[in-house]
Amino acid sequence: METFPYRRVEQVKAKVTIKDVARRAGCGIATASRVLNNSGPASADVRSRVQKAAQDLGFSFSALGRALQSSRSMTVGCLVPSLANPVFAEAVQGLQTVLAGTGYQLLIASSNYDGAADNDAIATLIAKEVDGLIVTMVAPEHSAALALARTRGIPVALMFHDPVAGLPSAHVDNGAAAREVARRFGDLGHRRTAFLALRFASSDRSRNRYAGFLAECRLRGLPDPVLIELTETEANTPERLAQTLAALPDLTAIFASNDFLAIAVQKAARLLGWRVPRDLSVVGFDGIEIGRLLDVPLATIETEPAAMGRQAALTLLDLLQGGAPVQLPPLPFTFRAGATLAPPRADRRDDDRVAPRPPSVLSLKTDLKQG
Amino acid sequence: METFPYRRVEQVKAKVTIKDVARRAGCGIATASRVLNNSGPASADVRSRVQKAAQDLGFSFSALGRALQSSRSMTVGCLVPSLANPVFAEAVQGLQTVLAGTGYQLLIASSNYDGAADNDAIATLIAKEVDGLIVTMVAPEHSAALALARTRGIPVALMFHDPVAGLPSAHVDNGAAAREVARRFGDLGHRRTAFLALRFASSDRSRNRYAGFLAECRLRGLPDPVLIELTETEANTPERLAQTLAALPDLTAIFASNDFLAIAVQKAARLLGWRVPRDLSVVGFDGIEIGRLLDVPLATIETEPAAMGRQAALTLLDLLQGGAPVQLPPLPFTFRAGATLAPPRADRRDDDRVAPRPPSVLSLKTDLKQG
DNA sequence: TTGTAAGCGTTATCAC
DNA sequence: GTGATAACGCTTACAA
Repeated sequence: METFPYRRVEQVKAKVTIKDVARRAGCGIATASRVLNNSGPASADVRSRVQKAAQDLGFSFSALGRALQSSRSMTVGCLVPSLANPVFAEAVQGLQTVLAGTGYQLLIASSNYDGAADNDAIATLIAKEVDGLIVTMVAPEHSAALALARTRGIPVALMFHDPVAGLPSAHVDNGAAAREVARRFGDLGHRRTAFLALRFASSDRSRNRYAGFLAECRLRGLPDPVLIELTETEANTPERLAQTLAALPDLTAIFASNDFLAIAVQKAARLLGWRVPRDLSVVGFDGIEIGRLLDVPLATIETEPAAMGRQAALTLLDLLQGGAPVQLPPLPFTFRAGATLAPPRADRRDDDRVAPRPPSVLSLKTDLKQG
Repeated sequence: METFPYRRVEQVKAKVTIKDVARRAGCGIATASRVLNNSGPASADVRSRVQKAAQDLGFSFSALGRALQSSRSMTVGCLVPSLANPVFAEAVQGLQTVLAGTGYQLLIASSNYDGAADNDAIATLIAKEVDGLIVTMVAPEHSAALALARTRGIPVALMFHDPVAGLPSAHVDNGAAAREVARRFGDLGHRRTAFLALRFASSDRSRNRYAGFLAECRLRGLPDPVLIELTETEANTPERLAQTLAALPDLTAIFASNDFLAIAVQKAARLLGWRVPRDLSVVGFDGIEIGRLLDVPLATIETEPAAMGRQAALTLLDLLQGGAPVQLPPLPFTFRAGATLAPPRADRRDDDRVAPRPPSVLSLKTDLKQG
């Protein structure tokens, strides 16, 4: 534990304001402002004196002073559930790429998927006087803070959500994507399927995916998919996940609400001695890059989170310039074929008499949660 | 492209300031401030009137006004190369978890690994009057903007960098970790090794890893590892990467500067018909979670980016409270054993007479870049 | 062409 | 207990 020698870096001057520049240039504050902003007349003489003074003093404007006077903070608030989820992180990076160069800075908050922290965070962002808000939260349609934002006239764009409450959203059509998966399953002859989600209660995305999946299954006269809602620990512990799967031996295909879950399912299946896709087909959601590189490339719905971010930023920018709220069409998704999806084994096609399954390699506990 | 019906949300009042509260409560501004902040005396009577007025008006403080007057913005600036890299994203999430509840907000910028954008971003953050800075950049020791921050007395903490220029940094000992990998390789009998990096020029982390790796190889009398610096496209195109690998057929082990590269290497090896680890051992860096779940779990140096973020935040918080800069010991890393590391094939142990390799399944172009 | 002054929303000082 | 008022750094009438 090393302590640095205390050395006071030569404090040129903690704060150098436009007043200092004016004084040094021997002119009024207004003149200095005009010169530095190129916002008004100034004699060549004073102009150069001001420039020099600013240079010498190492002056730079305080965005704070400016913001206060213009009541534009040139700051955009952004709330996402967590940056530890690469989908959101990439979206935020997408925001950055658009916002960079516009002069807007990103003030970031994350809620950790908590529907209360959620609201507080937005309130804080509003207090920071952000000019606009880009939001992914638990329940945008019920957020008091979001309502406050609208009251205050602060433009809001959503990300990932299907549009709600008249708020434009950069999103993919989760329901349509999920129906696509159901169709693929159905076409291959799968009947017993499941939908695997992590935070069903706090993610409308997950719910919309399930809804679409369910709807398409019903449309095709297939049995309702089993809804498996995992806890955090289940998702992170392949052994626990294996137990959960083992309790559902008649499944032939699983639709996971994101790619990480899909990969975890494969690990769990491996533990059970099941082979993917022979014994179990798996399809993910999101289309993370790594899925392609796997030994058994993951079948998944491919989306582009960065594009989501970019679209959200553009939407907000337009709002910020006084544009009327416009809902762009959902961003495209594509079904990425992979090696984790195949027809069910012949002996399992016939759904109602389920063939006995070979005993698993794991000796499983019996206190299994029924999915 | 749907346009929402134009409906002006009932603007209660775009801005309600403490002045409004005071007026409504029939008292002076100072009194209102004292009540709302609990920062001074006030009769029970006026106290309740103010509370009520604030309530009715939906008042909340403007952080801007406060910041201006107190010259503390309660904002921390953060610069990372890119949030699309989950390592940085997780670190930022780590910052958040610590900062949340302290009242500080995160102002985020990313440089896209650009050593100029880098500097501008920091300058912008300084202009925004951040109270402190948490930074991962190309060359902290040469950053003019970072020097400016010190001049201005703005506390700075680094992340990921080995400490430089007297700036405390939350980091792992990259050199030591790399030496550990060299040791593992050496102990297993590998002689011909390579180090694979993506942005060598702009990442001191990569350079430090290579330096450690090289040093330990020399210490053991092993040949210098080949330094392979990939372009972005090479890294993202398994076929291109395969070409690069094919040009180095006598390698038995590769140390990749991050786990994504390590996984990409495996994909490329597969394309060449090489088997991992039989024909080629691979070790990664970072320890991303997914590495565990792979069919062939990845051997890697496991680090905890979130912990890095947390430590950086704590360090900065201490600085913000007037503490002297303290360099904490580097965060721990562990070598995660995986199935991608094994001894070289017997026929390749003897280094100097390289056994001919079976022809690759790819017909490779010959314009290969020599690593 | 230039400078003075008001005002943006706060808080702190200081009389009352 | 209370309320003017100055100050924070800036821009912009407005007056000179």
